[in-house]
Amino acid sequence: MPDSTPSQKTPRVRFAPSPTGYLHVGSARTFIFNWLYARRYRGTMVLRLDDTDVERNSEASVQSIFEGLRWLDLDWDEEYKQSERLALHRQQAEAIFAKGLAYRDFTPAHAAGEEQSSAQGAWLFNPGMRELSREESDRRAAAGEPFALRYRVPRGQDQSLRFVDGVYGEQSKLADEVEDFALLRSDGMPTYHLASCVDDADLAISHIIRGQDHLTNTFKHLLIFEALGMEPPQFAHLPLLVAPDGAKLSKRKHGPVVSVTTYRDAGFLPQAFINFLCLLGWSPKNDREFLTIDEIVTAFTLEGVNRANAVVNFTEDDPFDPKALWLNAEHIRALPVAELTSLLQPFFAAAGLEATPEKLLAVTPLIRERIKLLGEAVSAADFFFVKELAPYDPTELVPQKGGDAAMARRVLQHALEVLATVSFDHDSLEQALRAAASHLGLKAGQAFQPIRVAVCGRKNAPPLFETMAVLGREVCLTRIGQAVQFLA
RNA sequence: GGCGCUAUCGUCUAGGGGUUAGGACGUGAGAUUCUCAAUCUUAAAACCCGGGUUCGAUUCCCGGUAGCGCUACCA
Repeated sequence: MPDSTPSQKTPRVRFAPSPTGYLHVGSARTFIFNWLYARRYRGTMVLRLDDTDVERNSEASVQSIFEGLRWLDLDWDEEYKQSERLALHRQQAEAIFAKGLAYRDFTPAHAAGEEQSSAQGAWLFNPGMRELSREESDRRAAAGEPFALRYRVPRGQDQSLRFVDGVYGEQSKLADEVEDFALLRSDGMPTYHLASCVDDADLAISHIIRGQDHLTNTFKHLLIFEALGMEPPQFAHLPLLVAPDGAKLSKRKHGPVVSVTTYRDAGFLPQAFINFLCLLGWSPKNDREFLTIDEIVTAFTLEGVNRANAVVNFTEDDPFDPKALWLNAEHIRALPVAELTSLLQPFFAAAGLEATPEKLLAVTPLIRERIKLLGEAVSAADFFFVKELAPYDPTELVPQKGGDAAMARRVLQHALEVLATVSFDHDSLEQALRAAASHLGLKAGQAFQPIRVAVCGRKNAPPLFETMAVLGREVCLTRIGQAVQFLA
């Protein structure tokens, strides 16, 4: 049984990104699943920066990871930096070596494994190094010859390594199929495998929830925990997020669509983004898709995690999965108007539009059902905030069915008269404009289009009366007057 | 190449020895409406292939195929 009953003790999980770029959607999802597990079972969430790769790590990357996590608005309880724990890693490597479970490999880096190939099993270790006597090994080390420290994986004993994965179930592999992997590089730095396991052991991590790309690495990790004399934690691997072509999502191949900041900047709500990511590879199994964070926390279990990779369905034209968009629209509609308004504010500011909070508060209800992304609010509502309407095609003032320019002009001129005196609230406007339409012998749809285009500068817009009420008499009269000119 | 993992509509998924194989997104049609959106109705759309086990397999087993992962002194 995969661990449905996560032990009596409170779980400790960790998210351990290596800071080599911006926060990737796949990493974000891994963080989220760990966080959900921790919150669901009232455990501890540990954030550990796995920054042992000095070459590729950067402080900028650390910052952008924090930035992404902050946006997601998910917290963690403890924080560590792997690079500050170097001494422990080396000390443990030394201990493993002292136990005879590892050996020094003096083969120069890169010299080995040049040709992939060949003789079965040859790849398992660099010939000669495993059998080096302790004396010769010590002598060469003392002489300053650089070496990597490799795990001495048991050979020819038919030993089978096994564990029960929280998602994938029973897993096993022959030790003979595992290569003598490195623990320490020739520069003395720990490898990922070593540092990660030593830290997981030292930080008492109880559940390692990570991407499926580590499933096979787990056998090595089992060996390391054993060498450390520690009970291994529970493992649970998550199916990977892949591109429509099936390839693992990568920054290099797929560009900004894999960065969480892309979602943020386009106007995703963090709760919608999390909702979407959760549904990729996990299901509450009750046909519900729109979920709040709290609902996800209560519904979350490892049993609900699927085993097949999930496609993020983006295209060249649209970087966002249609389902992500739909969920975002749903979450936008679920937001209280005041809250949505303040989230919208920065998008208008960025577009250089002067949207006062009061006015935006009035506009928000008119567009909230019409946008899938916060960023779309600007193009949906810009005409509320500009002094001069952007130029539009005057023929749009003429209703497509059964209308001509003369008729449109008649409508607008009559509207001008009516609007001069009517009170500018929804009900009065509706009453007056409907009366105007029938006065001219027109159907509402025909009569309203010229007015809508005149006032909004486009055919598709929020409902007319509400819109005009927000715009106010002065602006409406001016714009309708201009439209009459256009038709002249 | 070796080893490991996976395989249900276009996509995300539910299900599971006997079902009309369910839901959602997207798509088509229609309804409603002052346009758009929203909403409602409706349609098309799937169990990778081959063997076995079985009265009966999409479901269990084996093989194949395909995809993905690991196979670094990257993480």
